[in-house]
Amino acid sequence: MLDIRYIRENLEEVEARLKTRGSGVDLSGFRELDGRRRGLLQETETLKALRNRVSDEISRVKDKSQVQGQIAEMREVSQNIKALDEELRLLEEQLAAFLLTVPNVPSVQTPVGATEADNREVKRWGDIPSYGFTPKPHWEIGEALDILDFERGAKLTGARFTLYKGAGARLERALINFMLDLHTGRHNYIEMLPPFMVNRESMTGTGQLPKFEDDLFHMEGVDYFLIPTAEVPVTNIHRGEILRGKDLPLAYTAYTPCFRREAGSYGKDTRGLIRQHQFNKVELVKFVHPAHSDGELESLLDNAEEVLRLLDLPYRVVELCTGDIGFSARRTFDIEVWLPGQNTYREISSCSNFGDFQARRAGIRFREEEKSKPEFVHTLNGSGLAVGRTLVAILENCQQADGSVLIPDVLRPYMGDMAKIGQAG
RNA sequence: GGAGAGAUGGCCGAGUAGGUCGAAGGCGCUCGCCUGCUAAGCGAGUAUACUGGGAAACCGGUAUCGAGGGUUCGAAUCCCUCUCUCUCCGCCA
Repeated sequence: MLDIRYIRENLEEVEARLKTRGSGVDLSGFRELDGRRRGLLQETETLKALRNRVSDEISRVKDKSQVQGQIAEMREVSQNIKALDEELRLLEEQLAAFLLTVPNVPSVQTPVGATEADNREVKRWGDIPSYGFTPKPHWEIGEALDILDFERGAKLTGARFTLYKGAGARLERALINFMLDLHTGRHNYIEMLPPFMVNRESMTGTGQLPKFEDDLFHMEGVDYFLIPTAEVPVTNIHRGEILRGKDLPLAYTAYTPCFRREAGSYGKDTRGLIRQHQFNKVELVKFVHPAHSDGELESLLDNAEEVLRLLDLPYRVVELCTGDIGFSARRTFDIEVWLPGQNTYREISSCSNFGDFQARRAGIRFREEEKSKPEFVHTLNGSGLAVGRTLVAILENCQQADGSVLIPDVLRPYMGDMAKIGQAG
């Protein structure tokens, strides 16, 4: 959510910068709504001040028969207040509902562009391997090795669900542990294991609601949602809190499954593990001092990249343009891993700086000093990494001519020293 | 799922025949004093949001005692609904 006063004072600029997102946000109604709200507020508060004063006078008179006039008068004032308050409540509801649908203002550093074609590649790492054979896509590898069972996944649940089996299941678990150990042990994140369902407030705090309810799985009987990313529960850990400046930055990592409806992606990535309704992810989340959020984004990005470097998987980093960044983000870098089976780079992590956008929605503040007044923190998060897609990258990059898959060195301790996944016997 | 108890400021904890309660007291914290050091002691201060004025320091108004609604001139205190926590029973990994 944007600062209402900031919008009020910089209406043209805000509108112009939001326009670079490509989504038509119309702020024309804002000024009028905001003006009416403040006028009404003045009016009702003046009446309340009067009522408070007179009620106080009434309380000091023992013989109430002497103040029947005032009491009658105040009865009328109270009725007016009630009517004005109701009007005000409706206005504020409208204003809040509107503000919750306005996306974040992109950073001035975010490249301006309309689509992902305008994203800016900022680096490449690793050599793209060449093979003496035609590299297969992971779904073929996984089925041939009998470690991924797409048909039974579909039988158990439906499309976009997969059953992992044997070494496949173990590899997924190994990746989760490897990533968590790396981020907690070397990068100093604190591990969290949050609920996988959250309430409406949490979803609103990080920006999934109210606009993107169609992307979420909702429970029947209770107003809870399956989390689409650990960003939601982990960022909301400090919702409504005032943190101490000296505790910042706070860095958390969490493994969770993620659940997404993938509405509107029919026919996209229908084969394999790339786009699932349920997938595993290790997430990185930071709460930082506003002055440091750009630098913290760089280090968070580097922490995520480190996973791929240790696994020796080639990747590139892309900075998303204004037309491609998410609703809540002001700046985003995607990490894309090379997939030889599909001869392309695919997103495996998305690292964003949200500025104070989520902090304002979720009420996450800090005090610089014990006595200074609370300010909103900046929140950041990024995948570190998407586990299923990392498994995909390993299958495709580490495949051998004989159909087996070599396990990256760093994962072997997590795999009972297994060096490769071979043909099922 | 059944029965009961509770939710007050950073924390603990008063306050229930409605007004003098934004809220006693204690702890913590900040600043100052005192003290050979430490501890103790003394004094002052110590919520947030919105809003009006002001260049600012700051001053004024309103709201907030789990959330929402009601009664009343006036609600932390009375009534209703909801949420959460705790205890006991049942069920259960």
